[in-house]
Amino acid sequence: MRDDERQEIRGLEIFANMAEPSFDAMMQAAYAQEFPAQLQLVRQGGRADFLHVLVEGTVELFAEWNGHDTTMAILRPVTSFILAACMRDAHYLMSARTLQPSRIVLIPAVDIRETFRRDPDFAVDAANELASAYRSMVRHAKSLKLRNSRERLAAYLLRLSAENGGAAGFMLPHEKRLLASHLGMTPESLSRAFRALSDHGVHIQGMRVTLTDPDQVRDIAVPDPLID
Amino acid sequence: MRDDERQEIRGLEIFANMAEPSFDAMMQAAYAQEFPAQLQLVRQGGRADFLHVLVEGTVELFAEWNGHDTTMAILRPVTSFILAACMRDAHYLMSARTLQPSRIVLIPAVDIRETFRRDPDFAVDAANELASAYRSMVRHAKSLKLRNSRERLAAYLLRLSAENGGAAGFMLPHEKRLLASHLGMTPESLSRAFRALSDHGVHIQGMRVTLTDPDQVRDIAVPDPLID
DNA sequence: ATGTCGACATGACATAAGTCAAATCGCGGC
DNA sequence: GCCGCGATTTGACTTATGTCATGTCGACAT
Repeated sequence: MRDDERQEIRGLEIFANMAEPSFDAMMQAAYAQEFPAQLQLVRQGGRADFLHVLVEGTVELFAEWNGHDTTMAILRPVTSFILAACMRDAHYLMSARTLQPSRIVLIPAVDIRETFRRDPDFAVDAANELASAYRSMVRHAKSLKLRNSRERLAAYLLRLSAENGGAAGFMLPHEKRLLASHLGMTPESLSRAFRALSDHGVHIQGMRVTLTDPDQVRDIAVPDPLID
Repeated sequence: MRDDERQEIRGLEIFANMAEPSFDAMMQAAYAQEFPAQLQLVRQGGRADFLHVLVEGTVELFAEWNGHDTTMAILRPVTSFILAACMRDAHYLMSARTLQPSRIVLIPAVDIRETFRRDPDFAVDAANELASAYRSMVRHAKSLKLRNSRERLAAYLLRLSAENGGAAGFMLPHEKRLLASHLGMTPESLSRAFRALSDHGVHIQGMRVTLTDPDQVRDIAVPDPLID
């Protein structure tokens, strides 16, 4: 594994506080790999043999049932994923695929569990990571159950704006059909939701979004720190 | 705290493997309390000062936004709840209220975090609990995004049947409007979903359900171990 | 410049689900 | 047994969202 990569991973919240020897031992059998776009990394139902750490690129977590699928999360570097299945040594509940060419570090699940027992600092950070993943899934579920599709889109746009330092104009980071799936609607509904928002402070042209009247968007989204 | 209660809590998966001194220390400042039905225990947005352990009764986790609310989970003894917020020392994302008169043990969050650092066996079990909570929220979200309301109801009935040892006849464990909210629909829609299923192997009379043709119900629910 | 392809938008329509109001049911208290 | 109230069901209707077909746009290769 490249050294800059090692450093990057070391900087991840989940690995930042552990003792150096623990980190070394854990990374012993780890290895990095390059994957092309649109490659399935993990199939739901499979066994969790490796903790994945996304170092470069983009990964989608999605779920399949009865012939169709839905996007559960979109991950950007640097993030670990499928920690829960590794900790429980269980079957994956979600599948994962690359959206862009990606570089991913694979750490054997047994080493994760071993290190968890040995290094309390790592245990604390890993638990925080799990708690954090849990909380983001709670937010996702709350958004789905409490808001309609126009409200979800409006809230999403405000989040994007905030991530861009509060800028009124920004680019959508993903194709719209992916966004639609993430927000729990069809591409057609997303398109109509955008049009519905065009009377309420949102201008969209291709991937470029401008919040012409953020207050109006806020009135629709009713943003809430406990969801967004 | 009563001794039988102490034993019951000790038997919880999350506390079963820890060393006796750790358990004693952790329970030092813990106390049990009785609550009447329909009492709000936790308000979303509040600070997580205590891990809650439900010893007797029923508790609902729900989320509120913009004047309405939705049921996120229904808990039966013996279960801990709001562990994630305690671990992260964060604000609650969900509210909690009793559905029946309940007995709940409260353990200071600081003691949970302290014990987590000191006792690796507890750390492992707590992480497993967090992972488990995460996974059940993933299942909840998957169900909402992938199935329609009739399918969700059918899957729920099959789960209930399985919990009753596979019996074809059983009672609904909660009022229907609560069930409706949990399944992500209105009470009226639930009522209609039941009626829709009456042509497909489900008989319902009040709270009593009979699966007259479980195979037909399965055809609708398409049960999946990765959701149900 | 032109053609091609995939993503996106739109229109027409079907279906699912929510809303509101009015019965009806069913249980606990008298 | 009867009453009263909340829970549930039902009907009529609206609205949200999905589906399918078709049209348009824009990036890119030729």
